[in-house]
Amino acid sequence: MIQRRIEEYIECIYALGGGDKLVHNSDIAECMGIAPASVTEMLQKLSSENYISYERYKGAVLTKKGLKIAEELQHRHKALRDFLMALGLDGETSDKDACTIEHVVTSNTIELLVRFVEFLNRCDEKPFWLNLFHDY
Amino acid sequence: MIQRRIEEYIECIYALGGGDKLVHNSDIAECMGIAPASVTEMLQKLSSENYISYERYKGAVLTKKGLKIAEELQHRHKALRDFLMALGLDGETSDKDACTIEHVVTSNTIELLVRFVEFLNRCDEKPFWLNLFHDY
DNA sequence: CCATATTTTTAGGTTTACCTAAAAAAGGTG
DNA sequence: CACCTTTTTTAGGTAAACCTAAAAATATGG
Repeated sequence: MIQRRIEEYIECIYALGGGDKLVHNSDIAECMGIAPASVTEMLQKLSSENYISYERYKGAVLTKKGLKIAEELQHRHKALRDFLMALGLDGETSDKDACTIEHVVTSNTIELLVRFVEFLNRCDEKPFWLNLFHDY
Repeated sequence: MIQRRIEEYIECIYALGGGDKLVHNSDIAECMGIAPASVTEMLQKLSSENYISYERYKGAVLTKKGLKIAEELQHRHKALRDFLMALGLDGETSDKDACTIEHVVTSNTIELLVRFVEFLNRCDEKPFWLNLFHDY
């Protein structure tokens, strides 16, 4: 089972462009709000588990394995965010909650929410019952 | 900020009846799948932070403070579970995901989902569009 | 009510993920 | 290119939450 913290590093590296170029330790450290020394240590771990390819003093790029996870997480994030926003939650909270939920929820639920949002988008112009709910 | 692990202990104690009677360490240990020695240690912590009242060699009962948290968690759990089930997820997965999400989501989102389920229940007998979705 | 069985606690140890401070490498400029 | 600055790494340390094994307290049955 893949750990939450590892997922968060992968996500952060991806967000900084690590899908196709070197990301510096200092940027990861700043992005995650931790000390650079801690990043070095974790990157060594991520590297040993083949999520990134890591060159000392240079930085990190996601491997195919890491990239796949990053994309899955992004998929989850977007699904959750779109869903919460469709229900009427503000963007900021939707984003924040998507960030935490994405690491703990089963794929079943994610796909259900994806289907739900998709379904909403296929409905007639403005799904009237959703308006009913928003006004409720 | 209250830690996730503490919430899980509170939840477990509550589930074992710790709202109004002593719960034994061994039961908590079994329920959480960890060693009794670890439970002792954590109960001392929970006690020092006033979530439980704890008597050595006897067991733990939730304090008012602990009970309030337990009830809030149960509210969250039920909200999430009802919501996922309303969307058509099976009971087991709904329960499992509710268990993880309840610790990480904002109150905003919880209340939104509560309102959504409430809204569904107020709709005409069978919210047709939900059936549409289920068949989608 | 005492001996045995069970439960709980203590002591000491591990892992994970963080920290600071200092050393080493890399990069930038006169 | 040599000096100075910045970045990265290493070394050593901490806190949280777990573990096992052994000691201490409690509970139970003859």
